[in-house]
Amino acid sequence: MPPLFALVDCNNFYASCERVMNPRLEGKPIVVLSNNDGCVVARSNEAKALGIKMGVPEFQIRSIIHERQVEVFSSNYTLYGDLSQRVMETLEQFSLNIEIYSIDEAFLSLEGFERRDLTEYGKQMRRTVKQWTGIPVSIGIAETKTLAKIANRISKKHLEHGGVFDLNAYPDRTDLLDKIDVEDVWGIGPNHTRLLKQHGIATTLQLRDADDHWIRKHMGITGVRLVHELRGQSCLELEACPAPKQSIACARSFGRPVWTLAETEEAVASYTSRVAEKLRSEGLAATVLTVSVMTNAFRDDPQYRNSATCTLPVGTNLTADLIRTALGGLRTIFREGYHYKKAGVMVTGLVSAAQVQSDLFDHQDRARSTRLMTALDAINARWGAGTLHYAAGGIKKGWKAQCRRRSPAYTTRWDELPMVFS
DNA sequence: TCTGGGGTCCTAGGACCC
DNA sequence: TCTGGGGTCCTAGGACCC
Repeated sequence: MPPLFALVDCNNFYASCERVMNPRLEGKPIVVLSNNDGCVVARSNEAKALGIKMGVPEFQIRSIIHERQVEVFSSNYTLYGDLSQRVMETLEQFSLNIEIYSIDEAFLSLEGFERRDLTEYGKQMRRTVKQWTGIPVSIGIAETKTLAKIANRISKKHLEHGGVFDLNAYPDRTDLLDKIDVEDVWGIGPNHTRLLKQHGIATTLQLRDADDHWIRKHMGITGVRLVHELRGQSCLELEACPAPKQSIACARSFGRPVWTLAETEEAVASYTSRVAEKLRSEGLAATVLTVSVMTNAFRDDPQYRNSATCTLPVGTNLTADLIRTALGGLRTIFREGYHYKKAGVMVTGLVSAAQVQSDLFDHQDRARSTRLMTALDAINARWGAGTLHYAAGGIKKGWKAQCRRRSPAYTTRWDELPMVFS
């Protein structure tokens, strides 16, 4: 049986999450900001209508925010993650084969459902998700993932379809694809858009009918797959079980410029702790660690960026091991005299924590250290992230990003539960 | 003054080996 | 002037996604 996909995408996800928890926001323009309250990462329809673009820095739209009384939020990933999980669990009612593609999107296999009225089935999904979670979603249905993305886009753009668009109902898509700009295709970014337009390929229809050899030469194997998908030939399978992670990272901008080694060390130690926590929660250990620092590219100051990659003698997820390694790496790249804006820590060469090879020269009592980490993680899970942390991460944390407009962790912390007064 | 973060996959080119 | 060839592995960087 040929494949059949539904792409379910939450509308303006972060903005919708804020609204679910705070109905006063119904009908109002909402924007959600990135870390450090830097850029716009989500907008309600009302905010889009005011011309606020995705990714713009907050300081550039301050006057609109003020004049149009836009509701502004720092991002609250604890809340979004929790609501995302509820949406995904709801979708699992509708297909046994589901790929959670991102925090706000999932592909469902509809193979075996061909004889149903798929549009009606989609509408039922939408109603259920809305009723159980409060989150509005849009659904696109087609025989390849790339076409399902396009169908989803149509469902969002043309409200008369009621939030569900089934491309199967249109065996001849010529007119539909002709109206979609090539840059709106999944997998076509700014660089390929420029390249394609230079060669007279401006619409999705033109891309679909482009020459395979030319595509192979200029866009690689990924480009060929993409074009075949547009033709209705499925090349990207549903990936129901997520592949094991290959890297884990934590990189943050500072709340203000940092120029001392001591403060940079605090930040790096703190980011490393976060990476170590993620490693443990995934049951992984790392064999390679990369630490990086950079200055602010938007400023006229002298620029510097560098990174150091360190190999760990034994795969580890112990915070102390990783901090020691990261700080060692940092000292080899840190240069005095620059205003640093950002630092990052990434681990790769990930192995299962259960089968870490022990080193002949490794005299640490790993079992004991692992028990310490388990206790630390449990305390932080119970009392909130950061309750217990390594002194290397610093106490004052003057470099830390500011998130002044964070909404409460309504659904994951008892002390931040929403209150209802009657 | 203020400009995000966390990932994946692919490719080209160098190192190395026989 | 001419200076092997083919394979593998690794890494850095590009492009893209949400």
